[in-house]
Amino acid sequence: MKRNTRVSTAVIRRLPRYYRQLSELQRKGVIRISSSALGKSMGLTASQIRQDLFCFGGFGQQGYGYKVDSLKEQIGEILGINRGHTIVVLGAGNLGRALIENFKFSNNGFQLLAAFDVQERTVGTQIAGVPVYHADTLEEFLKENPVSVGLLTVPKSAAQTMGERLVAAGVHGIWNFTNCEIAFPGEDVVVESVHFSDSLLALNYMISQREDGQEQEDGKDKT
Amino acid sequence: MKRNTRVSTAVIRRLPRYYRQLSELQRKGVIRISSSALGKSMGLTASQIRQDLFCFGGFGQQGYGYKVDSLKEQIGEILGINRGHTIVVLGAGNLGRALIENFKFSNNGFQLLAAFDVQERTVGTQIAGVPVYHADTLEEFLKENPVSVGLLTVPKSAAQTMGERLVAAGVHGIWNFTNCEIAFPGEDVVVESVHFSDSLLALNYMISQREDGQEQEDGKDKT
DNA sequence: TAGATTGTTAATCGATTAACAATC
DNA sequence: TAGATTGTTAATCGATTAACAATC
Repeated sequence: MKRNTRVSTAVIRRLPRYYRQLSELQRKGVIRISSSALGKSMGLTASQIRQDLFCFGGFGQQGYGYKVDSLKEQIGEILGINRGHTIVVLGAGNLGRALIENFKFSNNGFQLLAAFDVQERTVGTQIAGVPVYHADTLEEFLKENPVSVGLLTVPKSAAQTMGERLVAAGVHGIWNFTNCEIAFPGEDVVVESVHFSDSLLALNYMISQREDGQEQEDGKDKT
Repeated sequence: MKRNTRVSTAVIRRLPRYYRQLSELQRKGVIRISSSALGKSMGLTASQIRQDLFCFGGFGQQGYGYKVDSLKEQIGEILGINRGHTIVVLGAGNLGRALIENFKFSNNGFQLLAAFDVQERTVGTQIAGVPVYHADTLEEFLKENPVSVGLLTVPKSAAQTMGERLVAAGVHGIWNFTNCEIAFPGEDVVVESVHFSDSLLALNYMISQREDGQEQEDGKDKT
């Protein structure tokens, strides 16, 4: 029944959206949902949803649809929610602090263990209960505590070096919030980047296109 | 020469990456680059780069390649860097504050005009030179100042309503940092979302896959 | 049972890659 | 000129959509 012959990145990127939408439905008390209803609510076709889920096995019941609770649970399982992953934050500046204080790491399957910084002012303190250690002690900490992912919110200039230190110490995932590309050729590590800049530029393109369309319409109106 | 017959989102998402890479090359003093060299540095094929640029016109010289400066400039133009767009921040909490203080809006073609919040403590203050007004005065402000994009860092519960107020007041772009889907059916507005959670879940999936592969290899070794 | 909806294969569509003439 | 590299069309590949038998 299970397929799983190399799941495409397009599918992987949709899994978290399914998970989010199913959580929302669960919250609303919805018990079952069909692929067509789920598709409509997410702007996807029923076919695509069934095809996506087909990558991992049969989660539904013919003639009935999908049970919201169990589908959510199973997608969570696929995503790795219950694997006991751990994470540390590198760079407790503005953004690092904001993420530590507001982002629900545990909702996404991660236990936040610690933060690291070089500022004398912040080292030794706690942010929302999370201890901030000096970056010099990173390797020491990683030796004692198995860490799955390092979250990079350090300055651009320190990103690559800090990443290399993490990878050298056995971290296999990097969540990169610095506005630069980092790479570790030959290393067995997954890099996932959040590029604010790319996102805003894409938005800039889209609203600019919209404006141009507007102009054309204006032109049409005048003739 | 110019094509531009509906540029696919795949291309649109690559444009900011080109722009970023070209800026980096410019910084390093590189004058010219071929599609194959640019491709290699970004993990794309030369074909893809030429095909992408072909959507917008001929920016290169045969037998020579592309001039870094002018290609960067032209991609910037396509993205809308020089259109005098403006932006306001809704929600001056931790994340909003971090973005106001650290994110270079002007590098992406936006002038940051103001922030809005409801906290008595922050209303009336400035963050990195940006005034914080009370959210009640949003409509008043938008009447006086043309705003292209509203950046949403409000709590999840306020996201949709705040978005609707922006759209009603004539804002055509929403940069959504809340962890929920917002939609404005029938409205002429572009929504670009940054979902931290989706990103971390995708990373979770990828490192979990890696671990499973590891296990299999371990198994193989033992037999 | 009849109706609904999935699981799964086949068809279509779109995006990426390859090829090569044009030309700097 | 010869060599290099683009612009652009054609071929391939992969992802989405359609179709429908299986079955709840």
